[in-house]
Amino acid sequence: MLQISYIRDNKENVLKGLQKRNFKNPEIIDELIELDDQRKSTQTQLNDLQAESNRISKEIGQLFREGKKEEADKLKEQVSNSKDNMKQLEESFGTIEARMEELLLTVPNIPHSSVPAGQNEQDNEVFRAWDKDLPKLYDGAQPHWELATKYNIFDLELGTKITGAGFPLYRGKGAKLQRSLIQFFLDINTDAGYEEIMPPLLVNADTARATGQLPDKEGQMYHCERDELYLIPTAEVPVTNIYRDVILETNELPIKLTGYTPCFRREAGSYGAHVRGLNRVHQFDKVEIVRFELPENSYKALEEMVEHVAGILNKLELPFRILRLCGGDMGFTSALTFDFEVWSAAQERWLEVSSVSNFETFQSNRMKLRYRDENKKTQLAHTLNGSALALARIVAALLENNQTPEGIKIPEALQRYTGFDLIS
RNA sequence: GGUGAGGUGGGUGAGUGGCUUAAACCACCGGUUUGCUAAACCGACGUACUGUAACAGGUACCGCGGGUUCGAAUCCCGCCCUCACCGCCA
Repeated sequence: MLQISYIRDNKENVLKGLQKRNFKNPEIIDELIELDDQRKSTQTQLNDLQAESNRISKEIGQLFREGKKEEADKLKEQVSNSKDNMKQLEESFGTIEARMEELLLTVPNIPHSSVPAGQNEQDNEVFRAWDKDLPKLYDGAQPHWELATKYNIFDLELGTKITGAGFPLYRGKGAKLQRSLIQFFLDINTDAGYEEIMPPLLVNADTARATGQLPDKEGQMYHCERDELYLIPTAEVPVTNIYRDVILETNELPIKLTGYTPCFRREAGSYGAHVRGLNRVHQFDKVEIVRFELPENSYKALEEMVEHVAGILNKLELPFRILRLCGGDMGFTSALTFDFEVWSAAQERWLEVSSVSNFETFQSNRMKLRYRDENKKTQLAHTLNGSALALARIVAALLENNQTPEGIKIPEALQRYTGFDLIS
């Protein structure tokens, strides 16, 4: 959520940024500023009345102590009269604030200056292309969902039986491969200075709101109505919320966290060839990295995170490219996002496996995550996160790209985790 | 799930309707003193909004939300959470 003060001070910039995102209702910026004017004048009036009534109330107390009951009663009447007025002002103040909140929630983050204009994924900029050869498969190579059956490593139909479509069941070497990848990712992340977190997988509404899942993406989350809890769509939600309503000292920053969690996403309405196998599922495993930074350092941190993720993919020997998302394709809360896509050789398409973003103060404003600057004033910190990495599609690409007539080869870096070098 | 006790600033903790501007102590910060450290003393010490050129000033906030009252940390109602014991349980 943007701060109203930021919108006021940078109106032109905000409008330009929204245009880059193809934001459909730029007029609400003017409406917000107008509402803010009303809010201020209402508050000033209200505060004056409250101050007056506080003053008189104190006088009444004084008079009672002195036993001057009659004079006190007179003053009582005086205060009673202004009560209606105050009540009315309070009500309109509340209405104005609620309306502002409602509008502010619909305004997306302002894109960074490097974000290209564009409508959709077609317009994303290839930030780093894959400049080596793409793997060539032998005749008879298969997409991962067929390999799954051939080697009995995961079973979508069993998942469907137990739960429903999109809940894969991994078994044997497939299950071990999952566990190995998780451990491999966590080890790399902690070696790079990220503290490992194992958070709750269900969160309350306050938490979901702070990172922007509510109300923007309400339909995306599974919801336990009886207990009013949500299943997390990503570790970003519980991990980032560790610092909700916290004021940090400057020297506590940066904070680097990593966490493995299963992720649950309803992905309503997506069926078809594009989403076969592990390409899009309702439950998948992901290791996330999250950072809290001083504003002046956050873009350097973003670069570091991009290099970090690229390093992991290199270790797995997977062909990948990096995209800089255009204004139209970027997430609601992000100021700059790099997507990582790995090459899926049997499907002959790129699969998104990581998304690394700087949210600047968009999340921290909603979360009230602040730090004290050198003048002891509180400032919003910057938040960033990225997948390092999301498993299901990595697995899909690994299985497809590494298949040979003898079986599926495990990348060398992973072998000490799996304990085997071939799935056959 | 049942019963009971609680929730006050960074921490401990006082406060049963107005002399509270939330006491006191501790911690942190600034200063005085000092060769240095410590101690002692003095001062400042929350968040948000508002306001100002900047100060000043104003309002709200004592778990959260309502209510009573001229006036609520204090009284009333609802909810949340913590702790203890009981029940259930990996």
